[in-house]
Amino acid sequence: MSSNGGRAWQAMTDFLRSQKRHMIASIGDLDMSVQLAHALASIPREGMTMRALADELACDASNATGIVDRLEERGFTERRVDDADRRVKRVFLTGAGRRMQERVRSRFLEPPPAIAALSASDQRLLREILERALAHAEAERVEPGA
Amino acid sequence: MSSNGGRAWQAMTDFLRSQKRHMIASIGDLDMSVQLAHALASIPREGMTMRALADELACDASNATGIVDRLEERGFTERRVDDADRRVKRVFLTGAGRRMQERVRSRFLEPPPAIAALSASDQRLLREILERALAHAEAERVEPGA
DNA sequence: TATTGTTATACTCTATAACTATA
DNA sequence: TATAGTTATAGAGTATAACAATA
Repeated sequence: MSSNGGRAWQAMTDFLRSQKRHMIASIGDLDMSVQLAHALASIPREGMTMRALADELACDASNATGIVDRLEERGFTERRVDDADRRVKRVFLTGAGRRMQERVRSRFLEPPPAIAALSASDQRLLREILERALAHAEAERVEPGA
Repeated sequence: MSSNGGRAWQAMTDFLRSQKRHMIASIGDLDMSVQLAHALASIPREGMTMRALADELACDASNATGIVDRLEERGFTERRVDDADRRVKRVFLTGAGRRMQERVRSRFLEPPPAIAALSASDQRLLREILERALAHAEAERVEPGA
């Protein structure tokens, strides 16, 4: 028999795949792909370097270049060279970018019907357990060799 | 303040994104993309129509054509025209396809470290709650207008 | 007419390799 | 030499529209 952890993991990936339509529909009127919306949602108000964005999105640096190019085309971000290290470029949100980020983040908080249909205690437990799992994932990233 | 459901949903998508590297690594030696592996894992032993596969993957029929083309190139599937309705093609696993499907399915059951690090009761609860959510998602698909 | 599946086309997403500029 | 970022290139993944075959 499979472990609870393994089956929980499979159920999570299965569930996310079943919600593909919900995810696309939730931002459907914003003229953005899900990936672009996630990237936009990841950029902090203080800006971040291209390198940090690529790490955050777990993608190649050349991919991050293309993503930020598309955000820039839409007027949501701008790049500025770092004064201290002129190799580095930081990505900042424009005014339109900040407004779109707020809309995207609120859309990402809209739970699909299959989550809303869970009992109140299931919803609370699910949130608590997933936040613990997220904390473990975060800890791994900080100290990958521990 | 946001609802538990909304935060649970956001934690789930955040967690899945944090596990992108794990998902790619888990099937890294099988010479398949994650999407192709999921498609292969979805095909039952009795075969399924192209239309049913497109529905299962929540993608356009033309996309399903390309996916099955790539599975066929690798020798994992074959198409056969349905005798009863000659418009329909069913996709079947070959011997190699069945063997690869077993390998892929077992890889998908390997939980990432951040799940394995949860307590035994958290892992069990997570599995139980996600399976209930999956049941709700399944019910929606059967009766979308209820 | 409606449905199944494919083809033609185009755009996004993604990575590898080669390159520029800077450190 | 090493790092940050871009460009060139190529392939996978995706959808829309037009099409052929069949119902």
